[in-house]
Amino acid sequence: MTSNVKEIFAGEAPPAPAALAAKVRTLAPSMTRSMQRVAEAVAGDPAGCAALTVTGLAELTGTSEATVVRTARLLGYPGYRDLRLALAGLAAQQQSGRAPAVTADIAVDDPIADVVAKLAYDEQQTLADTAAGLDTVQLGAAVNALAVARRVDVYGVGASGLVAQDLAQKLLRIGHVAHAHSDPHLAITNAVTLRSGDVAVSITHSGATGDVIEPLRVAFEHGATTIAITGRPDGPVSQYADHVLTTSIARESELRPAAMSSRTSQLLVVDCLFVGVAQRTYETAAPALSASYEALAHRHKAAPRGGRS
Amino acid sequence: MTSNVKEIFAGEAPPAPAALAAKVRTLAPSMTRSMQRVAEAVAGDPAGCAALTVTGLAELTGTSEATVVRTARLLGYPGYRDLRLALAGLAAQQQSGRAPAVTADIAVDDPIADVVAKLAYDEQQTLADTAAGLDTVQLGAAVNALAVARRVDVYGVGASGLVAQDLAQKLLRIGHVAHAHSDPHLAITNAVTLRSGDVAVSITHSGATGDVIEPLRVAFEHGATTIAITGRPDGPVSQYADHVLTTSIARESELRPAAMSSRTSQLLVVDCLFVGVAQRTYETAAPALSASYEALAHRHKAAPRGGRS
DNA sequence: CACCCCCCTGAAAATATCTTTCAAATGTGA
DNA sequence: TCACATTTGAAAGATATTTTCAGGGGGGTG
Repeated sequence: MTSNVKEIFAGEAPPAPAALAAKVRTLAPSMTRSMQRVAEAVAGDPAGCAALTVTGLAELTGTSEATVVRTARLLGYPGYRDLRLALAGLAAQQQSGRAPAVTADIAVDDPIADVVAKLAYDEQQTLADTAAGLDTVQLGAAVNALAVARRVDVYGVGASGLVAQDLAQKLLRIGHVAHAHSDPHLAITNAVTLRSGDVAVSITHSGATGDVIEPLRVAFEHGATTIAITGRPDGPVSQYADHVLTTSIARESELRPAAMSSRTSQLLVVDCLFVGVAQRTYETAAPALSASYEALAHRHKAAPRGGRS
Repeated sequence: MTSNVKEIFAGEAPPAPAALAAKVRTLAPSMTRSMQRVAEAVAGDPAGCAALTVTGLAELTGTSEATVVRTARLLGYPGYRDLRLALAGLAAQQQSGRAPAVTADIAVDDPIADVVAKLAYDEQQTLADTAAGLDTVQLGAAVNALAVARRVDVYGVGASGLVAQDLAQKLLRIGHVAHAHSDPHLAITNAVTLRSGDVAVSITHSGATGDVIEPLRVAFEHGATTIAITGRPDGPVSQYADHVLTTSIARESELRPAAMSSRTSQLLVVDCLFVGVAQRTYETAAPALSASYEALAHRHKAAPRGGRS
């Protein structure tokens, strides 16, 4: 079969409820130009588009009916009709629900208070989008694999490297054997020793970071269960992933690089994995959690005497 | 022309938004038997009916397509298509109306979907709290110090260590000299060489982590500007901090250690610092940002739209 | 630089869905 | 029981949606 994006997503995504804007951003990079135009129109004015027929939307975006239908499919709906229904629902929610939210970009001359507000808002949005777009089936499968893993390797470079460390740290804390690698060579060297029953996790925003794909491929080929945490589920990294967890892609700007929002999203996924694993291994995890807490307590000195110079 | 119900209402009612059930009750008496059946079905299960085609709904109610269309008209819509859209909107509203009630603690037997919702909600809450509680004056002062710093040292251990690395990474990226230390001894060794014009940042949730207080004290005593990012502004760490940035303290539980929410909070503060500094040093930061972006681009292989094995 | 291949794209055919028409069925009052 | 009005659904007609298919670029290769 000629594998293109369509097949990858076929059947896996249930119709998105309110996370449509997020889905558009996630999938936009893998869309063709004209499909992007359609997706943009849909995300920009759900209510308006819900009032249009296929032909109307095609004309509005300067494309054809076929393209509109293709876009609807890509977004996870069986056809345009269903996308339209979802759009109507979204519009109704926006109408009655919260304010549309002022999401201006951060400007160079924004006062510091605005920066705080905008960043906080954006990160909240990112969290909501991620939660909405996360495939709980994949997540559950990933948790199951991690819970029984003999050993876990986590790969991530750059900003994702910190997230990788975070995951490894958390798993270690509940008594699992986990290690984060940011050196690609060492990562591959280690991956070679993985086998069935082990788990490898790659974290990459772009889904195309060779440095974390290679180790995952090696792990995959050696029979380990592989997990990808990526913003581009259609990226190369998914080829070697048994389970793909999708992070949301926030609109980025010069003062807000992609690394910043992707990190928020990735961390939420990592937290979910951690809690899931902790639940499934509660018998051993609970004591381990308290034990590490106790051990650290003595490093926090008692409150000392007063003031500054 | 034979006057029947259709003409009476034609054009007078704008498409009902959410008052559909009411409209059904109002109009029911003037409906014929089969139309009542349709109206009943529609009012009883908007979501379910929205998923049906005219034919489907006709079969469900044991009537014909014509009757369904007539009912839609009576309710004030131009046709069944539009009734269906309104139904979808109504369903979505009802759906979102139900508060997910995610305020509860995470339990051991929570299904994975609940875990995702609760974690996302908690982190959003943490962000809101942090943004609300952040002292913008202190933040501004900290930003000013960082922006002109000759050199920046960041201290953090454990979970806060990752946040420290994140800050250092970001500052490096816009051309500042920054380094994160998680080894207390090396941190102190380095702190000794700091002087006026340099900045030291300590990150600690408890505000009482000796390992990061000591280096900060040394930096403080050597004349460097010191910043503390802590959840306990009254803790020992503040003694040696010129500027104290307060992170929020979320309710913690066994399955959700403090490290998890404090991290979210700390990262928001770090992001604010970063954006603030980037704003103030835009002339040099902007090129540096694009430069590091360009340099990384070639490490991302060309987008492959290929499928899985 | 020319070539080729692959994939995007929209026109038009095919299908599904919705709307209208119309005649049979049903009920109603004399 | 009959005449009449009303309701109802089958099927024809009109739209809307989906699929098919062939022409047109863009990018890589020799």
